[in-house]
Amino acid sequence: MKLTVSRLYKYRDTLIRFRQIGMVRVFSDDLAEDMNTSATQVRKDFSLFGISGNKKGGYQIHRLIIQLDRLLGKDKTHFVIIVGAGNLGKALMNYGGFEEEGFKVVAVFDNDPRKISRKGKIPVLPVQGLERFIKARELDLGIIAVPYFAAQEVAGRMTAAGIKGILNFAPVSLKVPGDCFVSNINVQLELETVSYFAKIMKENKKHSQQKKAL
Amino acid sequence: MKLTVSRLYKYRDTLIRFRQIGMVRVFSDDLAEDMNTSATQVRKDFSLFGISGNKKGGYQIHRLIIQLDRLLGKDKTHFVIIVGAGNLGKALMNYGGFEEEGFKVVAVFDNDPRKISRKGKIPVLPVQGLERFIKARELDLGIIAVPYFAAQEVAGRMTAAGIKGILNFAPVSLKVPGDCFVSNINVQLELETVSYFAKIMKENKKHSQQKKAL
DNA sequence: TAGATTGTTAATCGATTAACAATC
DNA sequence: TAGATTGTTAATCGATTAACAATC
Repeated sequence: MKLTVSRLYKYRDTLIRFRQIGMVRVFSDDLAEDMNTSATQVRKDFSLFGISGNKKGGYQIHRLIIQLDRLLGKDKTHFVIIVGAGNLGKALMNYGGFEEEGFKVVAVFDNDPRKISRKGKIPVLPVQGLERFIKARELDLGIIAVPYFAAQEVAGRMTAAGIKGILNFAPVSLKVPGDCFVSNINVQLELETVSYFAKIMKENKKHSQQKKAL
Repeated sequence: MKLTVSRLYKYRDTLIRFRQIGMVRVFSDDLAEDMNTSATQVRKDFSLFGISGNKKGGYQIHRLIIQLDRLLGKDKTHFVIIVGAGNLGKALMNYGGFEEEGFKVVAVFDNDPRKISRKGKIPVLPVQGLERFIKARELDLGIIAVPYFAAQEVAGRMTAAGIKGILNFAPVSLKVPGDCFVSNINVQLELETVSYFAKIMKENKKHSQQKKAL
């Protein structure tokens, strides 16, 4: 399910690019090609979410985007808080891409008094007020950008206050209640994984060269 | 396979934390609990990579770390280049975590002459010299931190010059030869996915409350 | 020894892919 | 109409989990 949903967001992305260059309709095959997947996968994903096209004429891009927008909640603004105003937290706070895509960072929290500031476009507040803030605004989404040893505590406080979705940048596996969804981004780990498979690729090459030499 | 490998890196992480607090041996169960997985999964992963413990006494942490280090290439320094010196590229360049974990960013490339600088600890070079640099140093690993419309071109040049593993931050699906491994990080997409499931979580709650009310 | 733990084989689960009927 | 494309059902694949024999 998670994979299907994230593909739906990607289809939407692709469709918006297609629309920008003047396209009006697409076939499942066009989407598949752009996204390195199969036409069957595309149709399967759509069918799972009740999206249908025309037996011959494919899908109307504009209409499809509207359907996906509603399905994926892209027709609303989503409010987010970030906990942690270190390098990463600040980078995320200043990243313009969120706003463009319908996310509004309403506040950042930190436990370092020197980082607190109510002046900027996005306030940086003391983490003590976290729960109160979340409850008062009925927020659902939180981003964790604190060191690994603080992440579980932050997650616990977030969920206790009603957060239902967490994007976690700390390299630990968070324990959260069943009514909260967590997604992890671990840059370090991704780079490690890439380096592992890069090594494999090199070794394979060597082997096939050895084979050739025989 | 990818999933297993990335779990191995996580086991290593956990083991290092365990060792720091003075632990000497672990059972598959301890690792599983810390990582939110099952003991069977842990043993299966190990067995897949020929790692074995003691029928009764579990695994020796120190020895296990050494084995994982060799298996995962953590016993060597890996050299990396970054293409794109925008916000993200700069953040990655200044991120200390890589060096700690055995990755050394040897250069950053950009096509904006104003960003070029050979003075800093890590030089920022004109992207024209990319292929030459990769070939001269026989580099395997590249990070793509350029806008989406430039990513495919960069990937093509990287792979043509011999790069075997790419960590891609651009929100597009890269087409690369079969002897190059790509891993994608798409912060925007992850946040979208989280927001989708957060909504589901809220709706489920509403439903169960409705049920209760009956 | 009895109990606990590993390592592996078999079963299950979920996701992707193949096949194909429906139809524009 | 014939050919192309969708939507769905069945088959396959890969990963996780359950079961359990081996053994410390």
